[in-house]
Amino acid sequence: MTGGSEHSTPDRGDGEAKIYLRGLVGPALKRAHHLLHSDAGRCLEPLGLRGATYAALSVICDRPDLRQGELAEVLSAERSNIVVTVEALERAGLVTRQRIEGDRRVWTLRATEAGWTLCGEANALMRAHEDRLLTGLSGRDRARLIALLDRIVPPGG
Amino acid sequence: MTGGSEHSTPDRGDGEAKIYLRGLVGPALKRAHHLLHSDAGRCLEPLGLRGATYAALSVICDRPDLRQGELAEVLSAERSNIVVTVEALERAGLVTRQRIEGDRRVWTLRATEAGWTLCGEANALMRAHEDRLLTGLSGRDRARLIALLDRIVPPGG
DNA sequence: TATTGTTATACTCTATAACTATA
DNA sequence: TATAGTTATAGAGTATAACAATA
Repeated sequence: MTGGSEHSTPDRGDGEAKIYLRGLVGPALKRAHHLLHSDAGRCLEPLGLRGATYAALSVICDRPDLRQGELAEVLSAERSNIVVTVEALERAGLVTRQRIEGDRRVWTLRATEAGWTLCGEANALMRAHEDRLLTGLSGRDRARLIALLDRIVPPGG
Repeated sequence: MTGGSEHSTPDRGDGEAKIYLRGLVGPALKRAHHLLHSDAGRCLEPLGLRGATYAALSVICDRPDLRQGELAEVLSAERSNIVVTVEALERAGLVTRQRIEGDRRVWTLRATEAGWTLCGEANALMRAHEDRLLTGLSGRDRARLIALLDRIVPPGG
């Protein structure tokens, strides 16, 4: 329990920051995402990657021969935005695109050896990055956090 | 539970989505934030508010007479970006700015009656919005989630 | 007619630097 | 010189619509 006291009326003049939009998940989520995202970008920069390219490369390594459309769906991104991400990865020699038989509209994606290698380095960097920012959270805490986040579903789902 | 098995080597060809960047908090955070943020924006639109203006208005209602710089700090935003947010709120007649005695550089912020009213409506909309998206999470789950998120601290802190 | 990928574009959010007016 | 606020601008990230090739 320890529960409720679900006041709707704000108690003015609290003075303490941090509890600015109490009860709402959104602001806490925004703040945490902002912290992790900006730092992740700085960490990936030396590898020539950004958040979007790293995420895409990681998915492509995990699921060889997936289509661009599938990649967009997994990343919750628009197909049109995936195009430029994949192009960047291809230009860097990290992934290749293949035609498949039976449907000449689709491209499938596969990581190159260089792609696998760089993805491994990036994974290590990302783990170190999160270890640094998430010192307050144990491994179990992080697993709980991810589990809670993954239970958030789209409006029409 | 369903616990650990903290493999570092990816098991290829899993086929299931959702588990794309395993173990990392960042991607789960980004996905959740993206879901909530975009929907929150749509919800606030009818009130003429956006995420940034709503957050600022809410803080100003909570802490009357705070300075713009303090507002920026609470919102983890740049002072330069706070300016346009406050201007929008002022133009809409939701907040006013006052000089203080002793330091003519600073402005303090206060919500108008209209500001208080609109903030109340926005709070209700935001609660409904989160109730809709967070059906998978009980009140205790949300409190746990917020507590976990708030334990994430900046790199140099 | 619907779908995959593509192009171009616009909009939001955030970051940076230079400026003013006060202190 | 330092600080509070301001201006202008650039850069990400994301969204939308129109299009070509194929189904």
